[in-house]
Amino acid sequence: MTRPPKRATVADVARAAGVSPSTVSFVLNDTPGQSIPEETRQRVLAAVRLLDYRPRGSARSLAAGRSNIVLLSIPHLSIGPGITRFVEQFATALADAGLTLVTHLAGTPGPSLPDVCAAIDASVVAGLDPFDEETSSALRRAGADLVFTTEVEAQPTIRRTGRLQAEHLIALGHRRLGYAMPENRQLRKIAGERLGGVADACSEAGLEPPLALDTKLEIAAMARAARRWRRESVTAVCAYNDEVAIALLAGMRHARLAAPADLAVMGVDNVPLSLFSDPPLSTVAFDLEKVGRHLAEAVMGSLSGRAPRLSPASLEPEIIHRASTSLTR
Amino acid sequence: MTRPPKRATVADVARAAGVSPSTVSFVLNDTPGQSIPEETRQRVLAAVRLLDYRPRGSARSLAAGRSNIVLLSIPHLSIGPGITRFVEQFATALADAGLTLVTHLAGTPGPSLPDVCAAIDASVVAGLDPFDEETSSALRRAGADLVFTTEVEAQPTIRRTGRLQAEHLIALGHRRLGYAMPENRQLRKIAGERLGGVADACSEAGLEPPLALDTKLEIAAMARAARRWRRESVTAVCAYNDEVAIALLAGMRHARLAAPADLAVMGVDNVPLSLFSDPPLSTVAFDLEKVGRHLAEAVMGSLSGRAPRLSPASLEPEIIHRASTSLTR
DNA sequence: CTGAAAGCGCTAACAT
DNA sequence: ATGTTAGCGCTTTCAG
Repeated sequence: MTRPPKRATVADVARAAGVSPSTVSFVLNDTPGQSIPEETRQRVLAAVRLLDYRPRGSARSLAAGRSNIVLLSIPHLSIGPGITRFVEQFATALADAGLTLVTHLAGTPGPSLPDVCAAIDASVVAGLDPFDEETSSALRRAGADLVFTTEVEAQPTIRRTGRLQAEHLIALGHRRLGYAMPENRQLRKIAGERLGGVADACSEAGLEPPLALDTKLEIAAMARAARRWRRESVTAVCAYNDEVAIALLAGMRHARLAAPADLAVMGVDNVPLSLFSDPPLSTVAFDLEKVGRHLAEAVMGSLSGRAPRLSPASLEPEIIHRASTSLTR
Repeated sequence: MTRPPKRATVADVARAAGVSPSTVSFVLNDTPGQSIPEETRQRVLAAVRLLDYRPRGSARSLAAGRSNIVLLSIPHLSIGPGITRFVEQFATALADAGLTLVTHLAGTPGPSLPDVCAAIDASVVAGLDPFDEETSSALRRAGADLVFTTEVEAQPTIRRTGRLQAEHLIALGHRRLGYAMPENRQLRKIAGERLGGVADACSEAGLEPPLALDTKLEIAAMARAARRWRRESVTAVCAYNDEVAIALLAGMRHARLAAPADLAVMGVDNVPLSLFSDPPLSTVAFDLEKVGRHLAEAVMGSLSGRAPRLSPASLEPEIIHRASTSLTR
């Protein structure tokens, strides 16, 4: 008894508009190579509005062979304020092309990405970084195109982030760097990659490799790490992200160490609060909105068979220089 | 030439297992009232694994009449670290019941929620707070069940949050409260509701209504607001959320005001960084994981026709008392 | 216990 | 320019 008002179908619309189902389909998809007189068109659209008709996705995909649904896989760790704007841009750009975006939090216990993909019958699955080979092939077997913000065989953006942090610090005159690793198990992989970037920059500048320390998100632990770095004559540290950086700054305050005089600190992400840390945090961040738009283009390209190439230039992270690293030494 | 390896279908599996398509369907859905001999069962499952077969969602939904897809609508403003754990729990609990979760960022320009719902043919659409009437009915017309963390006609949880902030402060002895409104246009509605809760608590305690001030996320603006509250003999302020609260704390530092001695501050959300503000922030927050699990139960209830009642008790936010409000006056 | 057959709502040839 | 028809891949009566 809950929902006997059966949902409207093409047939209903066709009847209401006095045309055949196929005509309805033609106007709704403005199928190329069909010239529908404006008058008929309007009649159909009126009927659609009247009945508040919405094509049933499953039927449409089944018949058409593709769903026009884009599934975005977000690593459950990198959800922050930034990702929101990214998704917004992405969704909007896709919508303009008639594509519907839904997202899936990866890495959770539930159904695997390929399962979700099959369940909603996604036409393309997008992600920030490439999936592992097994997932990728399962996805492809499930009939989806794959698109990423970072090209599969190309530059590791994650690593690049660390490199930029280090380069900024080195340019400021620092000769011995530290790296603040997050405690979280799941973050280690990304963190390791970023640390690698820092190490690259150090070695290129002829410096010792960075001194990486595990840092729990606790004030005492942060203070301890800060003292340790000082003892080892580290003068600047790259933090895994802004959260770690801000926590470190708090730990330093606790240990009566000043930034950047005693230790310069640099974050990643440019979260709103990085402006309010004491001192304001220097950080490196992507223009996520731009990335979102470009990813959408890549999706459209992949759907139309064009090579899904992103211009790497647009994906360059940007350095935001603030007080936590201001001092030149 | 991109994807001629046509996707496996039930027919393929049936052939490989030497049974009929319907039998395959029976074992895959362990259809009630069908007794399949274990031997056949295994043969089918083996074929499934061999072909890496995944039922095509669209075909399945079309035939079965329901998709078993749950669409979660997240307001694009309230994406934070907390929501992640919430979604994780929600997705996991749903998965146990054979339901697939995908999420949609609401409030963005793209396709409307009902459109997305129709596109993926969701069986149920879930949200934190109830949708407006128009959206709700469109959704229902599209054949979806609706489920929220907060019951439609029941207690406004958002308001409750503000009330709890205020009650904590009042219990600490504060007699004149301030409220820090976020500048963001889109946040105003929620903020207004939370402010309402603060006002409720004040009036019940026989106090003047709270002094609400707009607060831009800028150090100078925050400092100005803090001074203004002092001038008006406000001794404690409820912030819209932790971000605003931490920013305010920074503004106070800038204005050489101490918390909680000069002004006590209370946030909402319990973000990780609230532990690292100076002083550590008191805050009120939900146990989002619990909320996620309960929402999943509600979904399952709604799908099985049971009344989708949540026990409101489980949805009570919790006060986290830290140094920013510690002083009793 | 298993198979045959109908049909879910829509699109896309193919007719007209 | 519009209507007719045949499926898309799956579930689900209904027979055997």
